[in-house]
Amino acid sequence: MQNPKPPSKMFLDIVGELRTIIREEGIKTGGKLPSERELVERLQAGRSTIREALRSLELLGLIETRRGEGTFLVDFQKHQLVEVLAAFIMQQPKSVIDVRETRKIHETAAIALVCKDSSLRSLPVWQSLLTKIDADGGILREDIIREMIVATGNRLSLKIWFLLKQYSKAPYQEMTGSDENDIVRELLNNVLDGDELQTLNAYSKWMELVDGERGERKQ
Amino acid sequence: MQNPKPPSKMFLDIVGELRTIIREEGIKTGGKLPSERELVERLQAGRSTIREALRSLELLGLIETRRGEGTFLVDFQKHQLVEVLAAFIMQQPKSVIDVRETRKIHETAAIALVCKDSSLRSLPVWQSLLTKIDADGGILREDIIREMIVATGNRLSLKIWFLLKQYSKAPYQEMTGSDENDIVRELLNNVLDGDELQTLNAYSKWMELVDGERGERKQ
DNA sequence: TAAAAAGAAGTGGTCAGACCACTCTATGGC
DNA sequence: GCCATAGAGTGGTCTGACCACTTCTTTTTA
Repeated sequence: MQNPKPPSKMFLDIVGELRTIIREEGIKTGGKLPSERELVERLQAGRSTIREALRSLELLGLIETRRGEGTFLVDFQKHQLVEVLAAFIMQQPKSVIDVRETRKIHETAAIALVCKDSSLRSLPVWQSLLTKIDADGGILREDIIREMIVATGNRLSLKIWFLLKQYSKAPYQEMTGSDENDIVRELLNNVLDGDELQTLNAYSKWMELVDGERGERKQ
Repeated sequence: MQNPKPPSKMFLDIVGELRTIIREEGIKTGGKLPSERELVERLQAGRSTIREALRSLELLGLIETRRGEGTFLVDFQKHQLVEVLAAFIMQQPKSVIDVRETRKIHETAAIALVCKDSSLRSLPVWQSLLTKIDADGGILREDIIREMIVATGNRLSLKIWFLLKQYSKAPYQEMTGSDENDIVRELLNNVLDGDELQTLNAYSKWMELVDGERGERKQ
């Protein structure tokens, strides 16, 4: 007598049925889903219920809706899932530190991978960055790191890093100073040499400098 | 006169406003959100719109609704949402690799940090895990890694890892086999010794074994 | 008096219908 | 042929209604 009638969330069922429809009709990325009104008939549910399911999938970034046109299956890369999560997580006080640390996790992993892979570290972009520093007297901090992660080809990591960067206090949008340029040059040269240890070393020094400027003295 | 109202997506605004409410009213984990009808008045929107936003957050696992009671803020840990999500995402081929690689980034970083920090690697939990393997003849794969990330204290990384884990094909919910146990023991012993290099080595071997079982031969 | 039953209020779950705003297409006039 | 317009189709939003469930209060009953 517990609950033979568990009030199963109908909108969750709809989500499942939508998946079935997508599979059975072979709807590809960018393809069009049935209209809301058609789904109402096919799934025998009210339009609001259908919409609740669709809106959920939209927030997850799995579908995209365009007024006047329809609802479309979207590329997985764009999912703003992490965005929403980040926004909520950001409300916890302690998490500012976590964000910075997690950001560094992705940065470190990218740097290490680039150093390890000879085809990656021989990319012309590193030399270009060095030239740019000399020419402009500095460089945007995020440009360096971004190129590293882009080079790894891991778009999910890039996406996560991009989000974390926005929540970081570190002034990533600023130009590097003159002291900083020395470290950055060292870092890039180490990449060209394929010296993983020294590169990560330079990265650590760099981050200490950047974080230190802000007077952040946590742990 | 360009676009006084270009972007629709009011339900996304609602999501944002809900976040504000949660922050300003200091609603904690497990706490109750305003009722749907109250939100209708406060946010000046229709109930269906409010519900679309709430349903989205529910699918994300950020809130929980109980009929007759209300809507509650949920703990980050307990989201069962992702099964649906995974089913969708798994239909996209290339991203599977990114998900796995990104998951490993977080795992590697956690392992390295634990090895580096003497107060972390001397935690009693590692010995407990070893004992458990001998007693039960194996251990859940995810238990090992989770303990590692938990130990680092980075809850954001933990959260991301948790999500990625569920996207992964790797059978993390399974018990380790007997061959595997040797590697895991080696890994944990290396942690106790504080040998970062050897620990990461053991981790690599472990992952090769796990991925290999599944016949995944990508890149 | 205390326990049980009935009721009231509040909440989420669902549905139907009505508009609106937008996009696309076909129709018609020039 | 070209372009403007009307229509159909689609998502976006609101309103009101009803149901199912939980909780608390009130009333009835033993």
